[in-house]
Amino acid sequence: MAGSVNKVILIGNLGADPEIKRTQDGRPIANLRVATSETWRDKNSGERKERTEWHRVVIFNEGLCRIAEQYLKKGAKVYIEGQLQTRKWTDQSGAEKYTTEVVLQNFNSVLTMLDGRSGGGGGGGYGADDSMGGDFGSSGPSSAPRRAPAPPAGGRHDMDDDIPF
Amino acid sequence: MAGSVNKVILIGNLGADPEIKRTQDGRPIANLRVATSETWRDKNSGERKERTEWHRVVIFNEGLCRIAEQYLKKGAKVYIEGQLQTRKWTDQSGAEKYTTEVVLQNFNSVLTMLDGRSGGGGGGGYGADDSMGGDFGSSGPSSAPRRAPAPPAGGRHDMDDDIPF
Amino acid sequence: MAGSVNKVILIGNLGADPEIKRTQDGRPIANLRVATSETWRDKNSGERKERTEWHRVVIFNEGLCRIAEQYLKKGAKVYIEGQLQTRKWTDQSGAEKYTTEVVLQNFNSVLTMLDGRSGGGGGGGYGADDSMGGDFGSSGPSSAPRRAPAPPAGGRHDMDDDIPF
Amino acid sequence: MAGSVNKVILIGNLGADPEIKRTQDGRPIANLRVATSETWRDKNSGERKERTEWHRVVIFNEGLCRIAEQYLKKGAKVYIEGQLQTRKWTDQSGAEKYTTEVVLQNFNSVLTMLDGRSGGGGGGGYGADDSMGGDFGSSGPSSAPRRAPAPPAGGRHDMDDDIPF
DNA sequence: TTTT
DNA sequence: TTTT
Repeated sequence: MAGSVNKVILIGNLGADPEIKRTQDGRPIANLRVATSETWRDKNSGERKERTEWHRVVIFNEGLCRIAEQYLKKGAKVYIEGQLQTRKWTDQSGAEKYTTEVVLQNFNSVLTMLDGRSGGGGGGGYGADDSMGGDFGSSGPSSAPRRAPAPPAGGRHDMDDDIPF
Repeated sequence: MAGSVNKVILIGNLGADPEIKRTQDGRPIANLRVATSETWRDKNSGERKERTEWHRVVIFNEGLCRIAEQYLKKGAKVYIEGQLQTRKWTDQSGAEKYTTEVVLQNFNSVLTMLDGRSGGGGGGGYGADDSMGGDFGSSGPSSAPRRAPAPPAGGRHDMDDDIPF
Repeated sequence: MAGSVNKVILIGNLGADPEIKRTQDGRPIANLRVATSETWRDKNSGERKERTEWHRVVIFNEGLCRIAEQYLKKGAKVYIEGQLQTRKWTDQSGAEKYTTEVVLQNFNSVLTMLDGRSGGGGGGGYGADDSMGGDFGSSGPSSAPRRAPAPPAGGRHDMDDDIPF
Repeated sequence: MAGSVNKVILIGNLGADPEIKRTQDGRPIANLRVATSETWRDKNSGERKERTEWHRVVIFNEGLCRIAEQYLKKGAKVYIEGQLQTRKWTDQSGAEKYTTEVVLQNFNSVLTMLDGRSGGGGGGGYGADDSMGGDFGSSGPSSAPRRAPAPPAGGRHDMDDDIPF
C-alpha cells in the first residue's frame, strides 16, 4: 500500500528463557514470551489492580537471535521494536487458528537488554546495562565521519563523559 | 511488573467502514480493520513483492469512537497509537480461540485521520488532514509558563474541534 | 495543521539529579538531563566507538514532576515519551538563542523509571522496576466489556500507586 | 551507557522544498523543514488555539536523500523516524550556538511520503502514498520460513522500487 | 477488506 | 516556512 507503518514497541520481562530453533537451512529463529503489565487503582473500590499482557515475540534476524540466545534469560527486561504479524495455522484436529506475533525481522527491528539479570537459571555473563544495539546483522550506527567536515564547527559530539555510566 | 511499555503505532488504511456497537450501559465500541503493507523487490527474481497485514483495532474511548463513527470510512488513511491485547473466547463449537487486537482505551491512545477521503460510500464531511487528537474524554489544566503560545498541559487537545466534545 | 505527530521516545540515564523549580503560581517544573548513547565498531579500524547525546527534558505535568522529584536521581535509567519544542530566549548579552527540549506536558507524555538505582547521592526509596505511568493528573476508567477475563477492565492508569497522587 | 533509545517520530508538512548539499567527497545531505502543529480550544476563552513547531531534519542516508530530492516538495506530508542530535557551532561573530536536529542516518531511520501533493512549484512525479522505506544503503538476507509471503528478513525494503537502489 |  |  505504501505510506504505511507497522510498529510495536515493548518494554517488558521475559517469562521464560528464549527458545531457539533452526530452519532446515540452518538459520536461527528465537521465540520470546514477553510480559508487559499495567497497574492502577480502581476508581470505586480503591483497590490496586494489575493487568499483565503476554506477547509472542519472534526473531528472524540472525544477529538478534544470537543476542537472545547468549544474553537473555527468564526475567530479563528488554526493549523491543518489531512489527505485528498474524499467521494462520492448523492444529492437530484440523482447526484453523490464528496467532499474532511481534516479529523482529526487518532493518528497523531492535532488541535491547535493559538490565543485566541472569534470570531463572543461567549464569549471567553479559554485564548489566551493556548495550546490544539493534540489528547486528548490518552495519550499525556507522560512525559520523561527515559530521566534522561540512556542518559549522566541530562535529556534533556533545560528549560529557565525566559521568560514569 | 512495571517499568513496562506496550505500544503499537500504525499508519494504514481502513478495509471497511468502522463498525460501532454499544455496551448494555450505552458506551460505544468501534471496530476498525486496518491494513498496512510493505513492498520490496525480490533479491533473486527481481520481482516486486507485496505483503499486507490486517489489524483489528478496537476503540473503547468514547471520544475516539465518535470520531471513528463520524469521519472514518472505508479507505481512509489513519495514524493509530494503541496497545496490544489478546483475548480468549470460545466459538460455537466450544473451541478456544485467541484474538489479538490493537486497543485504544488509555490516556495515551491516538487516532488521527491522515487524509480526507470519503472512502467507499459515504459522503466525507470531515476535511482532509484534520487532526483528531487523542482521548477526548478528559483533560486537566496547568500551563507552560515559558512557552510563549502553548497548549494547556495535561490537555488532550491535539484536535481541531469545531467538533462538539 | 492537523494530522500531525510530534513524539520523542528516549531511554537513557540522568546525568544529574532532577532540578525542580516552581512557577509564580506554584506549579512545579522539572528539568532533567538525559544521556543516550550508542556504541559501534568502526568499519575500518575495528575500534569500539561511542557517541553520547545529551537531552534536555522539561516536565510541566504536575504528577510527573512529583515522580521526578521523589524518585529520580542522577544515574537513574528512564523511559520518556514527550514532544519536541524549541524556544527562543535572549542571553545576558542580548544575543538570541534557541533551545530545543523534550517536553512532557500533554496527555500522552510518559515517564517511567526502568531501574531502582538510588543514583549519585540520595537514598533511593522507590523500588526497582516500579512503573510510574504517565499523566497522573487525569484518569477516568472505562471498561473492556468484551475482554473475556473480567479482571482486566479498562483502567488508564499504567501506574503503580501506593504513591499518593 | 547502553540499553539506550533515541527516537523521534514526526508526521508533518514540509515548509519548503528540501535543500540538498554535497560533502566534498560527494555524499548528499538533505535538509528538511518540517512543521507539526496541534490545535485546541482554550479552556477559558473557548477560542481555538494553534501551536506550530518547526523541526530541522537532516538526512545523511544516501537513499533517503535521493527520495527527498526527487519526490518531496514544499507542502508534502511526511512520516519521519530519526534521532535527536545537538551540534555546536560558532557564528560569524564568534558566538557559540547549539542546534538540535532530527537526524536520519542509522539503519532504523524512516522517511515516508504520506500524500502525493506536488507542493508549491514543482511537478509532482512520485505517486500519492508511495512508500519510501528506510535506509536503503544495506541489507542482508535470511528468510521467514513460516510466513507464507514474507519480505526478506534483514532487508530494508519497505519500499516501492521502480526506483533503482 | 484497504492502499499503490 | 507547512498544514487546517
